[in-house]
Amino acid sequence: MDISAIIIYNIIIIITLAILATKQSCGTERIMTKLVLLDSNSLINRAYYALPYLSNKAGQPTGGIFGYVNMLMKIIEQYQPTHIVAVFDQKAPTFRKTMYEEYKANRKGMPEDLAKQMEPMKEVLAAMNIPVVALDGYEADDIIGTFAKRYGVPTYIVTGDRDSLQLIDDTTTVLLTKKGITEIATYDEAALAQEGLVPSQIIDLKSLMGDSSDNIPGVAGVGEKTAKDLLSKYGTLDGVYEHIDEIKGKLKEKLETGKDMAYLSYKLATIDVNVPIEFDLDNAIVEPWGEKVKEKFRELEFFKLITKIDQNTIEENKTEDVKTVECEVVEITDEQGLQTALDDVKKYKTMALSLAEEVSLSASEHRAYKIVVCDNLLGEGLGYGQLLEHIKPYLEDEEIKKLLFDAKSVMHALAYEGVGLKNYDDVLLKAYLCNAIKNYKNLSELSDAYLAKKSVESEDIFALNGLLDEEMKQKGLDKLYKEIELPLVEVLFDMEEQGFRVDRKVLDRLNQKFGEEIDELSSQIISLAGKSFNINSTKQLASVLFEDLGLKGGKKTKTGYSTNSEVLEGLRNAHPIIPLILRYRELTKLKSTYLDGLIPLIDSKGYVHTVFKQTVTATGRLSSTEPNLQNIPVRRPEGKQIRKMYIAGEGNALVCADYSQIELRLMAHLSGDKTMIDAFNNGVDIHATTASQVMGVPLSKVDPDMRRQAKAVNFGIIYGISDFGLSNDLSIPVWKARDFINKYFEKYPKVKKYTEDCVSNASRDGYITTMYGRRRDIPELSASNHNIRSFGERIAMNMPLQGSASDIIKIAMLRVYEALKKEGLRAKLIMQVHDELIVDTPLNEVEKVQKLMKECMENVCKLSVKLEAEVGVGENWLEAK
DNA sequence: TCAATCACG
DNA sequence: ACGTACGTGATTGAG
Repeated sequence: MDISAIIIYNIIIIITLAILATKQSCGTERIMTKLVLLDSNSLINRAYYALPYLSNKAGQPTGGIFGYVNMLMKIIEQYQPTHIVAVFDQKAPTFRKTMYEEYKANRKGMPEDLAKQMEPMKEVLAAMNIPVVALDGYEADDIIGTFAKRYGVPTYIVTGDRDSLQLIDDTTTVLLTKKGITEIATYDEAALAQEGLVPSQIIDLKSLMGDSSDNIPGVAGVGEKTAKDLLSKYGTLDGVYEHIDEIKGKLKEKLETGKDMAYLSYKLATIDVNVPIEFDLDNAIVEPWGEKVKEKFRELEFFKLITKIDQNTIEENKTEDVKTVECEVVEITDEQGLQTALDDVKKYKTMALSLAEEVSLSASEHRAYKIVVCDNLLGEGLGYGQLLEHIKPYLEDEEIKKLLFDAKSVMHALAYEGVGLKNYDDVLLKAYLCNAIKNYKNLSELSDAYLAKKSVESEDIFALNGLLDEEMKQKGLDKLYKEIELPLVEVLFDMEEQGFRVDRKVLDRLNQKFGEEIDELSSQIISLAGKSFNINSTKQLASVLFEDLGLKGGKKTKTGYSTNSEVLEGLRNAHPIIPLILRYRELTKLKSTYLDGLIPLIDSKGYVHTVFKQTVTATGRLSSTEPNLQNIPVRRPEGKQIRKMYIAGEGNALVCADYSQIELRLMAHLSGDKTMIDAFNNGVDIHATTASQVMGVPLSKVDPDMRRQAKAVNFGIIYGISDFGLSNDLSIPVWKARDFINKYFEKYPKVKKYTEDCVSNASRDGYITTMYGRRRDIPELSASNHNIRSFGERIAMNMPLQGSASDIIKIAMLRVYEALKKEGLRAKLIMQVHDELIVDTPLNEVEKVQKLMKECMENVCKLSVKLEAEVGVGENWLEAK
């Protein structure tokens, strides 16, 4: 083959490919019409009966509309129609309706609560730009049939009525709602054939068996089975009567008597596909739902559906943004390049910055500067220090807004180089407030979720920031962000940087002491067991206890026998090895986690610097890591020793203040229960009071065990009470726990009401909020699994308490931080443990700080019960508490 | 990486 | 009939 031949050959291939490509693109770009016809009366009717009674605050019943809209959203999601028409029956009498009245009187009028929903339903559809079609003298069925046959486009009829199955053909599919409205069965010719029928036979079938819901009489005494049998033999109604002589006995009689009825039914069941109605299909083109729809939903209080629309919008935006925003990426390797970037920043007064794997900076979403950072002097690019030196004035400039992901960690990175940070926004924090149950670990995860792209260029932060601002506004979170969470970043940063001083001597002494005892215990355990094994391995331990030693262990299982302390405690007296194991467990836990684990985290000055996570918990609490200083032991004597290691700074004391019963107080306030409010305002022992109330004895007769039980009930209330949970905790029968709960709710009726309201509101909305508007979605509430749903209910009861308490202590932290600063004190806030704050305080400031903390904490907000904070001072954490 | 355990509020 | 208390993080062993 010579060269020209090769060229020609290649040209041919290219041309062929080009033609194929053109065809391909034509094929995919031509929009396939997909028409959805909604049998609206049928659907809203089904929805009305399928759902419990729903109404909005104004008393407008909404159940039917809710079900209809829900189903519509499902259809849109699943079938992505290009056109939708909502068809309604018209009130005016029709030929078929007149006949109804003649032959069947059992048609109940539409219930008033349903009738009241028809107009609003049409308004909702109008807001969705879905045309509402109805015609005097015709039923929805007829119009639907006419449209289905007229346009010849792929058509989906959505209905709860089997009547419409007769309309099925090669372009028409029927989506039949089942079991209320939650499920949809798809019927096409094949699906119908499975039932042994062709579409036209639906009419024959109905004329024989009738349909009480549609008031079609049929032949008396002929049901579905007989009717199907007949049709399988004779094909049609006419066929049946043509061969009437072949039929014997009672059935023949019935058919003969019912012949008129059968033919009348045939007319009734036949859908008119030639309705004289003008309709331009272009009017039915699907349009995205806008603010109008949301407004309607707000009116009807379909908050869950608003969230759903927003999520869909966000998803749509994903692809749009990827396509529409064009971004130029400029690589920066020297100071001159950096200067052009900073000129941009100066111009836009904004700077998005990402310090992840790559350093990326942008001033608008149209241009990102990727900065090549070199870690040695020889490499090409800017040095890290050199870079920050140049950016520093902009980072510290109050006038320039910095857009960041995880501002606190950026702040640490900058502080390390002596650079400050002013005027920043944090997209991670915003994303957390919008969706507290998600955990975005880095910028690419977040941009993947919102923008459907994984690149981590800083310009993405602009788009994210915009979307999140909008979402926060819609979810009412802007104030929480601006006034609590964002300002808290600096406070937490400062606490982390400050650190908590550790007494190394105490640590080493304890480590030695625990180590010696552990050694002794382990050798005793091994000798009692009669063989060497790893006591830390639950698997091996279980086998030693329950097989070798033959202890009656079957108590608990999951992936084997449980050996947790609850089980072991129950076996304490069963074998001398058990108490040793319990002691071993206790000491190894303390040693490995709180002593050995701590050592590598202590800095050169003897301080540990925890990292507070502001965006991980679902309730709004902080969490603490590396080390976790929020779970330092305190309950048992050995643990208390560990607490002694945490000490005040040189020449300082620790001032510690904790809220007393904040969650129960919030329950009293939020529920408005008089008895509980009074109890708190009279300053009584709340657990003892509860014991006296629930057990019906005078306060003076409450013994410690009764108090203990009442305390457990109070905790149960906070956690979202369940009889099983309480019975487990108190080791009492479920019925007794049930009885406690009932008594409790009798004495605190508003608490009962409140918990119920939490659950019903959350079920309605799909989320629940705290006093300050913090929000937690509870998808568990719509689970079909009972356990999961119950879990959702407990979350709904717990979140307003735990979450509001978190809001309150966060505000207290801001106030304490500000007050210390304003008073010019050297004392520093260093710790928060959910309801407790610790300030490392120079001795001469102790008194002031005590007062200041109590003031700040108790006056966060005015509730119907007093917020009380108990303050203590000491040179170590144990003493101060 | 997951399950079990246990430390805290 | 179902089978769990709410919220975290660190360590360990096992797959």
